Amino acid sequence: MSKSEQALDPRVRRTRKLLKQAFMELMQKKGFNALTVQDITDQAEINRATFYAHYADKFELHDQLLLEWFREKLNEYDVHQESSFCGNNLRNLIYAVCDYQARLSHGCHPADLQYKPAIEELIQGEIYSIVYQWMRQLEGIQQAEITAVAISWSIFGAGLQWGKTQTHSKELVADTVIAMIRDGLKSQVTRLPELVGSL
Amino acid sequence: MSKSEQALDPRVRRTRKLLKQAFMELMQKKGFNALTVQDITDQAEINRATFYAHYADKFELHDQLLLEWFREKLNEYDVHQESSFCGNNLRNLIYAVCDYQARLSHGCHPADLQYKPAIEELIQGEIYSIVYQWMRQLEGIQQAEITAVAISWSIFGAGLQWGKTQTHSKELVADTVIAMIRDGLKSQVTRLPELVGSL
DNA sequence: TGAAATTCGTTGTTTAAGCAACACAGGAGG
DNA sequence: CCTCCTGTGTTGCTTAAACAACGAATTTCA
Repeated sequence: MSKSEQALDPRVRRTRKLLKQAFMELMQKKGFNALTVQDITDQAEINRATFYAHYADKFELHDQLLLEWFREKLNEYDVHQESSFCGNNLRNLIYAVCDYQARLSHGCHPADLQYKPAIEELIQGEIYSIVYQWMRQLEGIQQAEITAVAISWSIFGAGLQWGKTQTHSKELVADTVIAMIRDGLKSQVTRLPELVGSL
Repeated sequence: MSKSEQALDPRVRRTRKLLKQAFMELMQKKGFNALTVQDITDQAEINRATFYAHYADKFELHDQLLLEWFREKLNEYDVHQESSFCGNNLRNLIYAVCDYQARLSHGCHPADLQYKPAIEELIQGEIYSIVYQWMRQLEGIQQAEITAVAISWSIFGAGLQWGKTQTHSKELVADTVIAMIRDGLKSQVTRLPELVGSL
């Protein structure tokens, strides 16, 4: 549990927990479309007005929940912004993305796939944030922002693609993406030997 | 769910539900004695002051929970005060008492058997209330209160004894107690035939 | 289409839960 | 003996959730 969650008023934690739980149960049963705010608050036994004190609408709840799932996956693989840009961390980050995409592809109601693009933006942003923080700790990196964008999208895209079919192994995905990043970075880095050694 | 519970503020229902749940979990783990109010509220993630807004102490929570179990058993067997004094209802009442006692004897931490007497008073009172209401609908009953006390204690006692050992079947217990009630009532009833026929 | 019913998003007020602090009662151990 | 420590009930104040009500937007379906 993150620090911010821990410091929250217990009533707030309870309310959000119940709303998320109710949302997940109803997602399984009815899917996202055929689902009203009233349904969620009835199921959670929370007043409808209270819902709006926490979320603007059901879309926001949906997005927050999926972002939370992703962050949980990151924690499972010990992926943190404070870590360093090395092959092992990159690998774990890729695994987390893969696991997350697998859950999305399977656990969701078929009719709701149309909402995946909305959340993808958030997830890619999260990946970018991590990669960029990793890169900032390196010396001799040119155009760190743009490079981080490119790397984060490549990781996100690879995970997304893998989640759909899961034809090959996660390990192969990670190997390939890491190799590509290593080669791709050669043009951006001034002190090549030490960076490449870490990948 | 009873009418009174239904009408309660959802926050109250939530709080009590969480406290009861935490209490049950800690009962399994530590037993009643080695268990503080602080423990319960920590486990339930409820403020300690809020505990005292609902229960005087852990004893009251304990009693209410056990009474609730018994009432659930009564509902399972469709035993209600509004029903009539007949053999079938008596039988179900006896079954409910037996099931309840069995749960008490088994599900409880060994060190806590000392607290059983406290709750027994409540349970017997509950049985009395039902039996007395049943009897009030009958005509020609003398000394209904005293008779109801005797009957309720006999049912309670038989169930208590059975719960400890469970040597014979619930059916046998019910047959025996009902037969005893039928014979015992002969001295209290003016219109014997119709009453005995219902037993 | 048009009327009825839902759902939405918001508001003001009431009520319950959180929280910190208090005095007090036992128990353990120096 | 006294002190430290933990658990107990209780209090005043703050904050979040319940609730009823509203106009507006949507959906339903006759």
